[in-house]
Amino acid sequence: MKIQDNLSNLEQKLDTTKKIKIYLCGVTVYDESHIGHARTIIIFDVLRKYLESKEIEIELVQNFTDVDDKIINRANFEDTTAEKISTRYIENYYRDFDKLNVKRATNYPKATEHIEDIIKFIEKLINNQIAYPSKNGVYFAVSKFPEYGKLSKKRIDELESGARIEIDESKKDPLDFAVWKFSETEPTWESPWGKGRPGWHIECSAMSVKYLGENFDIHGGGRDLIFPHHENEIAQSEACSNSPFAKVWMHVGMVTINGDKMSKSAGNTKSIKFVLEKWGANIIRLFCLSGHYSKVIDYSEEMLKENLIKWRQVETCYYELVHADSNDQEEVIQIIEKTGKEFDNALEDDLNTHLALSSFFQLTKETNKLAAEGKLGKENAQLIKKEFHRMKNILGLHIPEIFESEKQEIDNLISNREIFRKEKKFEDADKIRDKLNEMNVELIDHKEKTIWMKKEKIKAEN
RNA sequence: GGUACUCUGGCAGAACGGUUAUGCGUGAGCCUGCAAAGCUUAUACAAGGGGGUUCGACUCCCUCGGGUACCUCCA
Repeated sequence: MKIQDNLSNLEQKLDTTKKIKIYLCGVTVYDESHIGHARTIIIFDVLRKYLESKEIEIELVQNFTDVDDKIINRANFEDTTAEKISTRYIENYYRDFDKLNVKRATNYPKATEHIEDIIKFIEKLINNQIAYPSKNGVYFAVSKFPEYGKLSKKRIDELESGARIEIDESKKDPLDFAVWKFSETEPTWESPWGKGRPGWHIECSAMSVKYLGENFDIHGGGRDLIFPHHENEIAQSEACSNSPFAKVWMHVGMVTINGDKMSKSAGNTKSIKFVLEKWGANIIRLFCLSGHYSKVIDYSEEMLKENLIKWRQVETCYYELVHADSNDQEEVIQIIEKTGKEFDNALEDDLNTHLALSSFFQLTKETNKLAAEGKLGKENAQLIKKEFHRMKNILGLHIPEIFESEKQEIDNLISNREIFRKEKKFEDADKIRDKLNEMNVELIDHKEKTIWMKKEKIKAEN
């Protein structure tokens, strides 16, 4: 599998002969997660599910930043503690992402639970004479790390000439950034240099090395983290270990909304909670996978609606497969192999999810076509189903289970309707259809039989 | 201002130095008691502008222009 590495700007082959270790920068837990967070995490979820489907072992570590000025501000605003804020939003994170059908990471380390590791990390940096204590905290000396700027392709001299960098007299150089901030107000921890809390970037350096070692396979996050967050992580980690940090840097593009940036200040964020209620997990996932991960995607009602239509086709396909019972008349192996291979090739090539989706839709279309012609037999359906499920699971799509009791009721109603139809009592027949619709069950009348599908309930259709 | 990414048909969005992407939409039709869903078929002869390399460029190079992100917290 090839992944475009943003550090070298080259495609790098993943070594899939051994376990793949991934560190993903997660969220700062001070508010609801939004659709932008969802995209990044869903992309890595698909990467992971694909590799795991090939029986490659994955270790995915994703942090929660639970100490940060924004959390503290929020706590002050609500007159509560930072811990309560972060606990609340971590719970909400799990609530949202479980619903989005994201497989839980191997580990979700929190900054506040790794203060010891962070302090040890800073001690090393000081020993290596690349960090220094000062009046307001401990700072990383950017000038001592000559490769600073290699990820974001920035030049130190250009950054220094930039007027927007805050002047802090206690820094030796305006570019230096805090690895430890002195503070008397909670949350604080004791350190050899004074009471305070860790700087933003240091937790990821300390926790990634703890769980994944000094160099691991993939480091990921949103595009907006390239600078300064990931640039600073590289500086800290490599200055500490004197060896290369992550092998591949993978960044997920932003989600805009009707062409504009999604941001708290503009008040145009769409929380996952909101979008889940309106559209459901499958449509969000299809939407997030609809473009290449490195590019911007634009959130709009039209795009979500388009993905809803696609999702209905997938559901139809699934139920056609479930209900298939005619005789096998067609050779289906070829189409299964073709779409399956194209699907894999697309993902192998820098996780081209849009192209993979094309293959998946092609399989569903071929299946629906056979069904429409009454040529979908039981055995073929079994063969297709296997591939259908494989793709569906890698994409993380989910079709709700039908309970046996429910199934019986539906079948009974349908046979009653059939009787009415045969007797040309169409009003009675339509009443049954309406009743089934209320149960979110949609009927599909084929030439010889009626099949049904249970639709996912979403607000957008009301 | 700097850096990175990007600019493909009404919309979304790939691949590829020369061949139909695909999907949505739209038109027509099939199926149906009617719908819905599904299917069939038609439709877009597209590549931001201008140069260049080439037998040939959407694909490579240059340049101009638009967009997005980052340069301050951000997935």
